[in-house]
Amino acid sequence: MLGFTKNFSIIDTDDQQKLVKEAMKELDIADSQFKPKSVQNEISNAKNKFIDVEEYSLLAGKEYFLSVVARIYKRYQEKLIANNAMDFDDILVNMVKLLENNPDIRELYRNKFRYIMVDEYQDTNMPQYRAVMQLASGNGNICVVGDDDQSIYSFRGADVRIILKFEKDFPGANVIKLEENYRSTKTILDAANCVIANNKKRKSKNLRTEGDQGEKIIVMNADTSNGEADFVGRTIKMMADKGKFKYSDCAVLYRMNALSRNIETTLHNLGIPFRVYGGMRFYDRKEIKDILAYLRLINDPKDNIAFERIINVPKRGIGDTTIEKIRQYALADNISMFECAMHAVDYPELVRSASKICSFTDLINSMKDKLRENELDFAQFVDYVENESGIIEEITEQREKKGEIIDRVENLKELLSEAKEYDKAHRAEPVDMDSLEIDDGDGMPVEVDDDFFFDTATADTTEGILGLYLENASLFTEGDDFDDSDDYVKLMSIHSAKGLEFGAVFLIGLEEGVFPSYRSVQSVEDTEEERRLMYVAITRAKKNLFMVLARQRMLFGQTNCNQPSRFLKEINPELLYLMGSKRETPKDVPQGETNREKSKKSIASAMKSQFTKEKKPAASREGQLSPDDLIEGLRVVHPRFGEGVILKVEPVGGDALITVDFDGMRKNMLANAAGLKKA
DNA sequence: GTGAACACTATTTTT
DNA sequence: TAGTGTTCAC
Repeated sequence: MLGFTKNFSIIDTDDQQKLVKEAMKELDIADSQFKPKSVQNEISNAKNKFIDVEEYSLLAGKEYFLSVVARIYKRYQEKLIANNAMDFDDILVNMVKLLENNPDIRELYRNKFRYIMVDEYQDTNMPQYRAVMQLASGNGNICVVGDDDQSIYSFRGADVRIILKFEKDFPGANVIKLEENYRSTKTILDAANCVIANNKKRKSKNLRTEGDQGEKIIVMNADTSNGEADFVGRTIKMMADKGKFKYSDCAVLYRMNALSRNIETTLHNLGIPFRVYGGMRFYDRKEIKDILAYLRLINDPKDNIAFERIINVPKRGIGDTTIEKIRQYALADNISMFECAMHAVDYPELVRSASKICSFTDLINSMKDKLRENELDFAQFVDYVENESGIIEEITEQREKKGEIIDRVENLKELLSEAKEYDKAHRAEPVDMDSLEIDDGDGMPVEVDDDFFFDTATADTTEGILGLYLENASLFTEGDDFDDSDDYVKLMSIHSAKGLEFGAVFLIGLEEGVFPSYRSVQSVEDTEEERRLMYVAITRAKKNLFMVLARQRMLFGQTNCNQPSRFLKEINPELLYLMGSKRETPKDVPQGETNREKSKKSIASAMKSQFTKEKKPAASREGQLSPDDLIEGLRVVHPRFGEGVILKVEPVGGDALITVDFDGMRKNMLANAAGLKKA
């Protein structure tokens, strides 16, 4: 119906790009002129708008770029079919096609899912929307939850208008506004409201809470990105030591994954346990993808993508030219590359490397035999593949030779333990008759079992389990398994933090160009999306929020001095407690566009004037006063400012914010970092 | 076919 | 900066 067999594979963004590149090469299109990435983007956008190859080339007409993309799109799609593979967009689009074009299938699922609930509906894209419409328009038993202020996925096709027109799609829908918030303190909500109020395009709404006012939001203006990390690390440690928060209550959130590195190093040095979510995913790692490719090829010899990935991994002396020839022959004879490789001796141009090639196909075939013997459980089989393939050996050698820091063997072991669990969860008793029959009305009984819907499918052989595993492998993410039994700080992008909440949240990198990202400030729409992202970020915090920025930041190999994020200036200063170094006016600031933000001027200058000139705390901690010792009126000595009197003490996160008068000069500081001694 | 040395360049967010 | 692509000697 769609041109795929049941065991189609799902390719990830990496493989997708490889296919695009291949297609371009075959069509003799230089990738210097057309960047594979933008082509890939263009194709993805087209798919999300349900524009297929034919329609696309019609629409492209004579327009140069589009017509070239049209050719690549066509070839790319052919390659997908040849590989029996779908990309991420196809999974959704094809599902919709299936539902829209086949009344029997639609009925089947409508019967299956009588009541539909969609969460985060504001981040629905077109294919998802159409799928929902197909399933729900029968009986109208649908409930969606969403917040247009939290729409942050427009870059992948999410369309806020979908949630806004829900009432039109389902007339008579009952709309319930949920404006009372049970998560955050009043201060945090107020700050979030301040920010989001600056967006023009939104349904008006104001979060409120019956809860406490809570503590002020601490804004830390650090000198450098290292200072930023230092502040975050020390504050977390201090809060944990005081018992105010467990490590697992703390999260560090950032706009770009690249920002996590500094924090990781610092947390590591301070001995604070942490875990990074997102970024380079477990399943994106080379060694993991290699092993998965072995498994895929064993499972399905037609998987050319897997074949090409591993035919020379580890090195077998089979180079690009040989692979290219195999590809050509396979294409010409309409067989898979693996099949072609098996008969390498029959192809004149492959004879020379035939022995190498065949030792590879023999290896795969012997692995397949091993699998069929069914003597190993899934984990044992993966272990066998890891060793037999020679990948473990190669990695170990490389590690010794290059002195690599990351332990990639460790990752492979991790894969084993995952395989073990997968086996446990999906191994069936030999007989499994737990399926039900549904008559779809056309007299064709369709067999469906619950397992099919809920990933509880089971198999009684290791081969079967492998098949099940691979069906989902490209969709796995490690981020799902929040393990609250272990106590560690969580690091993740704001996008991944959506829907989660933490006692204490550190937002880092709050500078123009970082957040909002420099790519977004050109257009109003994008800037508003960044603002929604900030809104999401702020509202992740339950009790304490720390907003951190660095005057100087090393990013992408360059040191930049950026202005504080415009979003900071949008927050009522009364909600903030400012600390850190005063911003000097650097000569090398790229663009000062935000300086003259009209109405925000007073707030901005209020904020600036409160930045103190405090430097990093002195190393000596001897005789230092702890926050508990500090009381108003106490005379203290500061390492840099000398003698002063404490005017105000405000407990915050196990530490205390204090205001000290040094001979008429007032300074705000965090007690623990200030290094105060008794006068 | 391999690996080292060098040059180049693109830097958001994710299923 | 780091990851990728190119060139060259073996």
